[in-house]
Amino acid sequence: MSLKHAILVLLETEAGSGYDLLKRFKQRLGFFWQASHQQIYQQLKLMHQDGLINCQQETQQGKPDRKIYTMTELGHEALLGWLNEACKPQKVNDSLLVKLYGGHLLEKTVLLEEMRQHRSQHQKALVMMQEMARQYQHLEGLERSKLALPYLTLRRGILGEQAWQVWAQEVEEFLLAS
Amino acid sequence: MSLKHAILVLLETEAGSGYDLLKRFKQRLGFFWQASHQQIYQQLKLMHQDGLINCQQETQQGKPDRKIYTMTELGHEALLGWLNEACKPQKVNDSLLVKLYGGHLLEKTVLLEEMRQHRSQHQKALVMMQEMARQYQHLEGLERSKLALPYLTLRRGILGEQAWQVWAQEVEEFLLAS
DNA sequence: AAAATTTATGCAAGAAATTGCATATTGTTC
DNA sequence: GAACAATATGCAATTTCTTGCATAAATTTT
Repeated sequence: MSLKHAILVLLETEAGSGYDLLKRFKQRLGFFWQASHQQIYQQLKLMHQDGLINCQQETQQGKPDRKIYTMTELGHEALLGWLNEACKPQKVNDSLLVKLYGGHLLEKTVLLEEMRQHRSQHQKALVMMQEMARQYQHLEGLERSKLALPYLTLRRGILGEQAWQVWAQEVEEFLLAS
Repeated sequence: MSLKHAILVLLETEAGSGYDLLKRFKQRLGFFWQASHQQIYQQLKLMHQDGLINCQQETQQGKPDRKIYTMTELGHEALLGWLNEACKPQKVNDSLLVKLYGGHLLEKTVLLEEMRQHRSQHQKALVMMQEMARQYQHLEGLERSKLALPYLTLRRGILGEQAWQVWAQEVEEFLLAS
């Protein structure tokens, strides 16, 4: 699995607690990798057991303890190993399309309503990514070149979501016409 | 979960064995829903236990037995229930993007090679879907209108894969330039 | 005729993800 | 001042999925 490797990628640039990682997932990988807090905490525990990461417990006054995780040499090697392996084609399981496939059992208006809801979610994601891309465009020099690869992942999101919108338009037109 | 519901969608139009369903997944839902044979056989067993489907064992001469599953009234209701619920936004976990995000740890040539491999896979899928779409275009009347919704799912695949190709082009250009 | 592939099914162990619960503090809003 | 959201963790049970193994006949290819 590669929740493990996604965590290693995030820790590689900067150490952090489970909660930090959760936030970084949302901010940086959120458009193409989603992980819940339970998943992350569990995985961190396992990875610590396996020696892929170190854990320093930070006692804070009042607040609950924070566990700060850092990469170990072993973790770094595991990450490099994974990066050098070919990754499997992405597994897709999109229930909206299953629903549409079996949509003759539903009234068109129900489908249309569902499409519209999804569309507004996708639109929101698109706008966010476009905003992030705009911020990247303003960068220069080292800052910019450091973020070149993350920016390309953002491009994937933008192009993907634009295609989604074009498709949704087609679907909605069909549903309205028939 | 909705492997269950995907199976119900497929059984709703036509009864079949586990193996039949496996093939239908590949042919009809394969671009947006992937399921292994173990998953399907297990799920069918559970659904039979829950009364969502009937099972008639067909003894065949020589060949091993075939279990033909059909919908029950309960299964039909479960399907309608699911169709009427809003479905959650699709969960995406794309490890290629995680790899690209952390790609500064790799040589550009390794990334490029991986991109090319994925690209040819995606290209293959695109061509297949375009071929299927062409076949739909030749249909007329009832046949065509029956397949209108499945065709729209195909459109999703085509538009999505075209966007993927555009993106891959961008990424490869970047990797070659730097 | 032998080898490989396709048809056809399944078990069992383990890994991973989801759901539901639980705690406790800080800061913000009504 | 009370209620709510955000910060910050985690356990336990269940559900789902993956991996590896196993069988066995029919058909197609070499």
